[in-house]
Amino acid sequence: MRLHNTETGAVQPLEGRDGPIRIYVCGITPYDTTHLGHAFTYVAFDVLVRALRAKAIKVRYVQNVTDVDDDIIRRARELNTTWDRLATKETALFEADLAALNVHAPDVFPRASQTIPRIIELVSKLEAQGHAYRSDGNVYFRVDSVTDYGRLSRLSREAMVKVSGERGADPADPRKRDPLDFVLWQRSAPGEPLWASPWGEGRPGWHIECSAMALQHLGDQIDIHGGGSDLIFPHHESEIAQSESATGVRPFARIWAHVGMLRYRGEKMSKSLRNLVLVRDLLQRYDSDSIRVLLLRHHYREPWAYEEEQLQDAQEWTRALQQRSKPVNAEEGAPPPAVREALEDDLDTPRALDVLRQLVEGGDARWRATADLLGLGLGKASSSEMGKTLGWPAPFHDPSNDRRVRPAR
RNA sequence: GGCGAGUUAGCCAAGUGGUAAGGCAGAGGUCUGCAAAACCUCCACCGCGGGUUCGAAUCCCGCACUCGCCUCCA
Repeated sequence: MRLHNTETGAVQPLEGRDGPIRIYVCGITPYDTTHLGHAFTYVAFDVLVRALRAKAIKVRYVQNVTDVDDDIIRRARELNTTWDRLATKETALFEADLAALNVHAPDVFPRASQTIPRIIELVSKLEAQGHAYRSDGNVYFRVDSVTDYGRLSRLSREAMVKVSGERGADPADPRKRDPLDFVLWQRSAPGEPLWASPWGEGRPGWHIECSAMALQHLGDQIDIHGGGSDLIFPHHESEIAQSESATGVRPFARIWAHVGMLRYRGEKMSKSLRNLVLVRDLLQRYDSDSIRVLLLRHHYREPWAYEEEQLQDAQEWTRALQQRSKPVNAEEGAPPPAVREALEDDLDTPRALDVLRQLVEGGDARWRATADLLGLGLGKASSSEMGKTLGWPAPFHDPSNDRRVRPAR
């Protein structure tokens, strides 16, 4: 398997070390899910994992939920509910949507609110190492304590400051020593969730939760770190700084895999812009195969603009394939080399779809194994394959985690 | 400022060195009392300029233009 690595700009081989492939994909902030852009990202990594497992490569796939976050708190207030209720509900919807799209569950599906002890441990370590400092009840990461902050996004310090300014951030926050320093732990405002910590009652900042969960579940180095390309800066840049500072192991991720952004009506599809095409709504009118085909027709790194015509087109294509596909008795045969080569070439799903079409049209029984590799049912009755998707683990009932949230109102 | 994707017919789009898939739209035809549907046929100087090669949409160099992302965000 060869994948494009954002950090080096090159397509690199994934294999070359022992043990399971460790994959961490940045998950959702559960307050307004699941739009087609989310689906694009998680379907892409679903196919990646399927392709690796089809080669008998062991994979450990972790996908997190960032459920402690400014937006969730704000939205919960708007909806007159609590942040954790909202997060639990939206996460369940997300799981149901992905299961409907035949996306296999990750092996571990942790959420930030249940990783607080780990987060505190990590922040303490960074503070002890001199990578972090306290200021007015908050703890900040000291960006100039690392030499190469900006190496993932390839931005100079000047550029990062400039971009931040243009984006309306406050580089002049007097509590920060450097405009680029970012919050690791913050004092909770009244009504916000809070946990006891060495710095007083507070909550984690954005970025640190992902480092904590990745290190906890995958160790000091991971093989593939994925997510939307909008996360490159500052989120993943900051994860690198935190993780490598804490562990001394670099690179934190051997390959950074970023998925292109989906646009709709001239703008990036985004919760804040409210220009969402929800998977839930599409599933009312289209079958999941058609939606998957639409997504797989686009290479994961390609930014593209959604139009409903494309989905209609994908549906016609999918129906034609379903009609022409001859039933296959068992799960016979492995996918042909052409499919595996396409997927191993930086996950070229458009090419793999074309091979699938040729197999079906040629009456080649290997079409079934190929469709499975791409997560397409193609008329298969609700059988074992579809049953596998029901395995999304409920992430929120682990009593071993010491959650010390106080009634927040 | 950086990074990324892209530029192929009216539109979408495949193509990974051997004289351009497919879909939509359009034109003509078969069929039909008429129409629809279905089926058949037709419709491309591959952004520009160099280079490599027997041969380039495809490889190399340069240029132009479009779009996207960059401390809410998959």
